[in-house]
Amino acid sequence: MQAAANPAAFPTEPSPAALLAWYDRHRRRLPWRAEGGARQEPYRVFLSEIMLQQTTVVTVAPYYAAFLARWPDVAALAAAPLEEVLSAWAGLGYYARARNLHACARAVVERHGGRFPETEEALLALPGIGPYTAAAIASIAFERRAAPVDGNWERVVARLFAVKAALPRARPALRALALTLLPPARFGDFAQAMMDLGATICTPRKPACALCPWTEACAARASGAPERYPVKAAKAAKPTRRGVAFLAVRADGAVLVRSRPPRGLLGGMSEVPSTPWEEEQPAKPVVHAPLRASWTALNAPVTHVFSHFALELEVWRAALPAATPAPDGHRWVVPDGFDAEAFPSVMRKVLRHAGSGGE
DNA sequence: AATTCGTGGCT
DNA sequence: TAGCCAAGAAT
Repeated sequence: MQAAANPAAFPTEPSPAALLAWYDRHRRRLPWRAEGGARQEPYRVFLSEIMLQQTTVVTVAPYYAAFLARWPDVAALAAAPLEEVLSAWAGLGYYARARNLHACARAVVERHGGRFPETEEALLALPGIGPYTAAAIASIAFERRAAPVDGNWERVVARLFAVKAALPRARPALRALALTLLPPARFGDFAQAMMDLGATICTPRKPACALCPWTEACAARASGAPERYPVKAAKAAKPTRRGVAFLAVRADGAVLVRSRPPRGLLGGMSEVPSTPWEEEQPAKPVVHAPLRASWTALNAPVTHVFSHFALELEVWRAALPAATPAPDGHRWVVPDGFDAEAFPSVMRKVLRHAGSGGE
C-alpha cells in the first residue's frame, strides 16, 4: 500500500485539520449558516436544528424562512399562540417538535431572560433539546467543545473505523469514537464539516471516496465496500391501520373540523373527524360520525404512510344546510381559512381528494 | 430499552 | 414499487 510507503502524505489516522481544510473549501452555503466564519445567532441555530431533526435541508428551507420572518427572535416566538406555531409547522411532520419548540422559547424567556444558555448541560434541560441539539447549539452558536453526533457523524465514524456492531445499539461506541476526532478549536466548523462530509461525500449510497479528505484513513474504504457501513438492525414491519373520515360540507363550502388531543400522534393538529384508526375497520363507522347526515363514500380511500404504520382512510361525505351548527368540540372552516388551520399532510390529502370530486 | 412520532424524495 | 433515507427527542 502507498500509505505504508509514505505515511506523511497518506495519513492512516483521520486528522481533524484535514477535514477543516476540506470544509474551508467546500462548505455548503445554507440559509441558517453565518457567512465568513462568523458565529450564528443562537436562536437561528436552535430553530434550524429543531427543524432539521430527521428532515432534509430542502424540506426545511422554506419553513425556516417563514418562521424567521414571522418570529424573528425567541421573544417573538414565545409570545405567539401555540395554534399559530402549529399552523406554520403544518406539513413538516413530527409535530411534537413544534410543541416543544414553542415550549422551549417560553422556557428561554422565563428561565433565562430571553438568552439561550451556553452549556450543553443547561441546553439539555430545555424542552425538545436532546443530546444532539444541545451539542449543536453549544458548538455552532457558542463555540463550545461539543460533538453533535447525528446520522452523518455516525455514518462517517462507522466507516472510518469499520464498526461492525449494528445501530442503534452501536450508538454509544460511535459517540466515543467521534469524541476522539474533535479538533483543539473550531468546534462549530468541525461539527458542520462532519455534516457536510456525510451529506455530500460520505453518503449512504455510492460514497464519493475519491473526493474524501479522509479516504486514506478510512477502514471501510480499505475494505472495498464502504457502503456496507454503518450496519443497521432490521426494521419492524409497518402494519396498516384503517378508518373512515367524515367530510361534512356546508352549503357555503365550510368543512367541519376539530382539533386532535394535545399530545400523541398529530397532537394539537386540526383534522376532519373520523373513526379511530385501527387494523380492523370498525363494524359500524357511522356511530362515530360527528352529526346526523346522509353519508356517501368516496370511491377510493386516502392512503398515507406514517413513521410506524400505513393508513387507509375512507372518506364519507355529506352535504349540510348553511345554518347547521357545529357540534361540541367542532368548528366550521371555509376554504379561505384552510391555510390558517394546522392541517397535517394526511388531512390535506383528505380535503384535496374530496375537493377534486373523487367519488 | 424499546416505542412512538411525519413527510416527501429517491432508487 | 416498496423500501430507504433525512442535522433525534420523549417516554
